[in-house]
Order: sequence, then C-alpha cells, then structure tokens
Amino acid sequence: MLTQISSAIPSLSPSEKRVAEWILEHPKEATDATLAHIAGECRTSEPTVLRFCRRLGLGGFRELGIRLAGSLSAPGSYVHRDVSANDSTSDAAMKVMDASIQSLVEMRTALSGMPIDEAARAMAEARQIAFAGLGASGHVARDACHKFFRLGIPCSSLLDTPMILQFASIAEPDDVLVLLSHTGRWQEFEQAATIARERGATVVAITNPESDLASEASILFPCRVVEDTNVYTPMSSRLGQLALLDVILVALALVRGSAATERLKLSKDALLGNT
Amino acid sequence: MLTQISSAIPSLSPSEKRVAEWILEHPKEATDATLAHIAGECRTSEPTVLRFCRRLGLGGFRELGIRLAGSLSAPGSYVHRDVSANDSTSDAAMKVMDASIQSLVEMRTALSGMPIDEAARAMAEARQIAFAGLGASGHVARDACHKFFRLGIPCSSLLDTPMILQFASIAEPDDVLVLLSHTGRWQEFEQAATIARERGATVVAITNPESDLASEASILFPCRVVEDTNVYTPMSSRLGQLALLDVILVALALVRGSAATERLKLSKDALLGNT
DNA sequence: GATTTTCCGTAAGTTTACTACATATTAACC
DNA sequence: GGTTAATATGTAGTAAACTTACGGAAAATC
Repeated sequence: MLTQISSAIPSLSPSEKRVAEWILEHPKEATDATLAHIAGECRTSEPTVLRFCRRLGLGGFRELGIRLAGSLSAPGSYVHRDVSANDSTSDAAMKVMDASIQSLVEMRTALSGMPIDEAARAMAEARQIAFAGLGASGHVARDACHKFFRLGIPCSSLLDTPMILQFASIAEPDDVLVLLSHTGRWQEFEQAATIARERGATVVAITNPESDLASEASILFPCRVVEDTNVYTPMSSRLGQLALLDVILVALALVRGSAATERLKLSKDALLGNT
Repeated sequence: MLTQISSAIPSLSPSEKRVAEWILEHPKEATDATLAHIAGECRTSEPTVLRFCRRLGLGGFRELGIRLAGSLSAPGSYVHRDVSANDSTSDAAMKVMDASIQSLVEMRTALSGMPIDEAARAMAEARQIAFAGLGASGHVARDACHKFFRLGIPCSSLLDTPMILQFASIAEPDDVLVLLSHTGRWQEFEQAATIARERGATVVAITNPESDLASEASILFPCRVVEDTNVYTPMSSRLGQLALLDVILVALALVRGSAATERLKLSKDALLGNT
C-alpha cells in the first residue's frame, strides 16, 4: 500500500501530491485520522483527499485506513531473507523460521485454487491409497501414509522408482496413487502416472504445475518450487507439502463422516499421553 | 487482536459474545463493515457492538476496524480454531493451515529461550548423531537424520525402543543422542537418556519441559504440547519440530563453517533439478 | 418476593464520509 | 495574446455513520 502510494505520486495533481506525501510521512497517524484532519494537515479540502483515495483504486476514504493499517503491521513480516555465513546463530534461526512460516502462508493462499474436494472424494471411495516420493519427498510420503492409515484406509508408501512402477502396473480402478515430487522431473513418475491411469486408477500429483508429471495427473495440486539459491536455506517447501496433506486428510475425514472420525478418535485415544 | 477477542469471550455478555464470534468467523468482512451491519448480522443493536469494542479496551468502533485489519495481515493473525463436522471443506482447510502456521509462529517466539548454540556446538564435534523417535516423531527423526547426514556427519535414526536402548548402552563420549517425544512420557526414553549420559554422551531432548525425560537431558529444547481435544485437528506441533530441526541444522552449518557449507552445496548440486 | 445489578435496545445527537455544484486555475488552440 | 476547453480545487449540503443518554427488561442477590 505504501509503495503503491509512492509509485502513484508522479501521476497526481499538486494538492493530491501533498496528501500522498503527508500520508507517507505519518502513516501511523493516517490510519485513524479523519477526512477533515488530513485535509487540514495538507491545507486542502476534504474532497481532494477523497479524490486521492479514488485515484488509488480505493472505494472510499474508509478503505484507505483499513489498507494502511494492514500494510503497516505487515511490513517485512516473515519475508524470506537468505542466511549468510556471518549471521549470528539467533539471526539465522529467525531467518529460517521466517522462511518456513512464509512458505506455509503462501501455501495457505494457494489453497483456494486446489482440488481438495475432488481429491477427498476420490480417496473416500478408494480401495487403497499409495503415497510415492523420493528423497525428502519420501519422508513426506511416509508421513502421509501413517496419517491416512489412521482413517482406516489401507495405505502404503512407495519410496523408490521400481516400487512406484510396480504399483502402477498392478493398480486397479479404485486405487489412488499420490505422487509427491517438487520439480516433477523424474521421468519414472511420469511413466508411473501414465500406466496407473491406463489401468483406471486415480493419480493425484503434488508437484510443479509446469512439469510433464503435472499434465499426466488426474488431479493436480500445483506446488511451485522456490529456487533455493542459498545453501543454508533448507527445503521449507517440504513443510508446505506436509501441511497440504494434513488439509487433504481433514477434508477426507469430513467427507467420510462419522465412521472416519471415530477411527481417528480411537487411534488418538490409544496414544493418549504418549509419543 | 483476534486472539485477544477469543480470549475475552468468556467474560462477555451473551449478545456481546455473539458479536465476538461473528467477528472471529468473518474477520475479513468485519474490517470494512459498518456498525449497523454487524449489529444486524448478530441480531443485536448498535450500542451493544460499541460496548463490545470498549470492553476490549478500544476507543471506539472505528479503532476495531483498524486493529482488525492490522492483525489480519500481521504475524499472529492465525488463530487456532477447531474444525467441526459441519464445516465446509474450504473452511476446514483454512483452519488447518491456520493452526499449522500458528504453531510455527509460536515456535518462532519460543526460539529465543532455546539452547541452539549449545546444541550446535555439541553436534559440531560429534563422532555421530542419532535421532530417536516413535510414531509421528519417528518420521521427524528420519527426516532429521537425512538432513544432518548431508553435512557429512555420520547419522542414524532409531525408530523403536530396543534400538534406542541399544544405542544408549554402546554410546561413546563424543556421540550425540537426540530424543524426540511430544510428551516425554515413554519411560524407555528416560532410561536411554540416563544410560547414554552415564556413558558420557550428550543427550539432546526435544520434548515437554515438565516430563521426566526433560530433566534427564544434557541439552533441553522445551516444546509444549497443545492439548488436541479435537479429533480433526492433526498434530501441527510436528511441523514445529521439523522447523526446529531445520534451525539447528543451519546453526550447526554455521558453526562448522566452510567445510559443512561446501558439503551441503555438493549434495544440493547432485540433486539439482530433481526430487 | 423485593431490590439491586447487569444487560440490552430505542431514540436522539454529533461527527464523518461522501456528492453535487460552483469557481478558480491551468493548458491548448486559434 | 485572447478565448475556450479542460482540469483542478473548494464550498455547501446530505445522508449515513458513530456515539451518547436514558429507560426498560432480565438476571442475580439478599
């Protein structure tokens, strides 16, 4: 918002410019200021201030305060900043946490465009679900397997390419194969997806939407990879994937209704006070 | 602000409670809503809404919108609200993500009180590191093992109690044993910690600070468990643990300096464009 | 069962945001 | 250089918003 204002300054009329500058200098004060107050401070009239708001694409003056307050408390919160070798440990720690939080926040906003319902419905009727992933994604697959298993659905995790291909070639129409891959560049994944679909199974892909794998999937969860140029930065996108699977799990539990809920409860009770 | 509202609910009168709940359910809408609109939605009168604002320590209604807008884009805007059976899928999805983000944010603030430096130094000089965890924590252990291994340090993951005890009983002074347990109530963990310490090894515990295990550890990372009463809510604290291990990893890399960095880079290059 | 306290809504008052119109100022063009 | 068009700015008014004051109802207390 503040940057938006400053970039709009050149195209503003003289008195509107004064308004813009005053707001940039006193953003805090501007949030709860009244139209008359700002007009007075800028030695101009109320309609001018209002016109200034309109020119920014705002609906009215009230919206200015809201938007201003929003971008005021947001500033730089959880931006992804690279860790450098001469950071103190606590600086680095904060940066890593920020990056992780950031990736979850991004995942959250991306959620609205994802076929969660579709996936949940497909899984609800599945005979079995297999989660496939290599390397870091393998851990996610294993974790997912463990979680979905608690709903009472037969699950397995496939952690190497031969296993994945084998599963695909014996898949049946009511099986669901979930493929986890950050870039989607392993050719074997694409192959497995094709084979499994030919056999009528549902293929869910959690991967880069531009990859070949993505185009082969029945249901696609697009997850863009953040280019990690920095060596210190760990794969925080992995956290996003884990959270995404949590989301799908809960959606599935909702679709399946009371039976699933009951199973979740039982497995939770069995552990009560442990792990 | 949102957390402030939800924590104030018990001390509110019935109709004010309705206002609070409506705002928590429609925080976005509430930012630019008018007094009359909220009153209508909650089937109450305008003064009631205003009194609600005052009770929160706000100067007036206008301030509510501002503060709300602020905390919506701010760090702590992700309140933990339980998923209920009649939530829509997308509502539930958002709630799950919010809970996950929330747990990371909490972890972030807790970070300052954690012995990251100490752990990193101990690990930097270690002959080997073992990560132990059961169930869900087992996945975290395996994940950690995989990550730390990339620094060039011999690592192993211990996923059942016999293995953990065995490791403890053959541990050597420059070994590091990392014990992962949400509640810290498994007695075997406590035993393992005692044995390993007797043999001179360093025991790092990531667990509930009130547990017996916590008191046996050489280095303690206190992680409080959120009492998950709701069946739908998955263990989002697991994400916090994963992120914490990322943090320790980076700290370790910083302590070890260029050699470790180089190894990280190599293992990343080997995967370039994959996984 | 009476009395006090708290809660809530009606109605009035005041401020605030917004609109319509009029005037000044600048820019363009003949 | 004067006239016209266009834009920029201000004034006045209006409708809607926020706030206050007061009175009645419900709940709690004695």
